[in-house]
Amino acid sequence: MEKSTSQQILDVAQDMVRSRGYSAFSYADISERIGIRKASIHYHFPSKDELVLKLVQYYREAFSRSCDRIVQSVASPQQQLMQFANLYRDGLRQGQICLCAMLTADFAVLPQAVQDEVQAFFQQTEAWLAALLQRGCEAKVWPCYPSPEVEAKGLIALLQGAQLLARGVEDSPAAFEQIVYPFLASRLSKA
Amino acid sequence: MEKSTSQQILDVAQDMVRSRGYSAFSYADISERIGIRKASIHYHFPSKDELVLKLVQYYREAFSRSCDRIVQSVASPQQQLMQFANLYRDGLRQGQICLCAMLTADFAVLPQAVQDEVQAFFQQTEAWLAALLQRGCEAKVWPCYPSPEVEAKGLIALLQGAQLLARGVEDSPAAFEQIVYPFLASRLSKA
DNA sequence: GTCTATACGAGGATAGAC
DNA sequence: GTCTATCCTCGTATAGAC
Repeated sequence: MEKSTSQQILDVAQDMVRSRGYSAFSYADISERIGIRKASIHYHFPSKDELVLKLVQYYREAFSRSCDRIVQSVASPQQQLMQFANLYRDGLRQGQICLCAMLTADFAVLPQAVQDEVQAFFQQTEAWLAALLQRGCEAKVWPCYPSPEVEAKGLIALLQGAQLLARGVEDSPAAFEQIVYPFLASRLSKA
Repeated sequence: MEKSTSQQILDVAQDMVRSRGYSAFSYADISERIGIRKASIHYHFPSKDELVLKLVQYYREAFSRSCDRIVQSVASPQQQLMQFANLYRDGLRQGQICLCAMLTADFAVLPQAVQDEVQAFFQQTEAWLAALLQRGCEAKVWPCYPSPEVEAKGLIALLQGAQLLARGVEDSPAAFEQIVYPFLASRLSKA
């Protein structure tokens, strides 16, 4: 079964926003990559703002499913935390930053609805990660810090900052690991 | 004494890139803000790329001077580290991200010369921070980690990620502190 | 659903007068 | 140094034929 045109548009658009940012991609870029005219894209997504809004909603759901898959596995909390970090690392293989991380840079020029959706993404991801940290604390696999929520925010900041920093280098995934793993280790080595 | 036009242009441009990013600011924006015609800006900076290149060079020097000021103070290593972190916090008062942090998001669309300058900024900043971490280790005010260089990269990633994350919130500087300070504390509390 | 054609403004840049 | 005038391209978006 073929992918629908609107799905192709979303895929290409996501790829472009995650590598270049919101302001630096256009309908013309998408049109070239999927072999369709600019005007046809407007049939599926009347305006760029609506396209990007759908993009973030779609991304949030997909990311959420990835997190669910991690939780539902039989892996230890340590392994789950590692898997979570590797979600970020793996995007780097194609120079892809977390969509919402990229959009925090473009935040000032985003329409309100997109800003809200980006904020919702972070709230959701922080809550998920805080819950994981809490489980690890209860299972005594790592120390209990005063606030899993704050801890989660910090880890997400680290992961996103590391993604952005690592892009300048030849082997980005390796650079990412070099930055992130020591930080994780210091929180996980008390197993 | 009045500020020169080219200095005004640089100031406004820096402000705009730090809040909106590379792709989302234009000569027209600058022209409006300083009350001059678009064409006149081209007299001082023939192309946008040259303007941004100067911008990053200028920023790197200014940031370097800020770091020197911290080093040359009589403050303890802990205080110096805090002052360094607060350089990032203070920009947030006007919604300003570190120029080079912002440009890592736009990295894929930057001209090579600007990419190189951004990389040089990080190399320089990492070296400076690694040296500070090393001094603190030698002075026994915090534990000696295997690699001050890697440690420095991680802290910079955290600071930049925290800057970007904090922007979505009402009180950004407070949100930044909430994320960053606990991480610093865990590395400084061994005083 | 996709096309052609087109409108309209924005963005970067240059020429030449003052 | 700054202006007006202008050029050209790109980006978003719409109308209407197929």
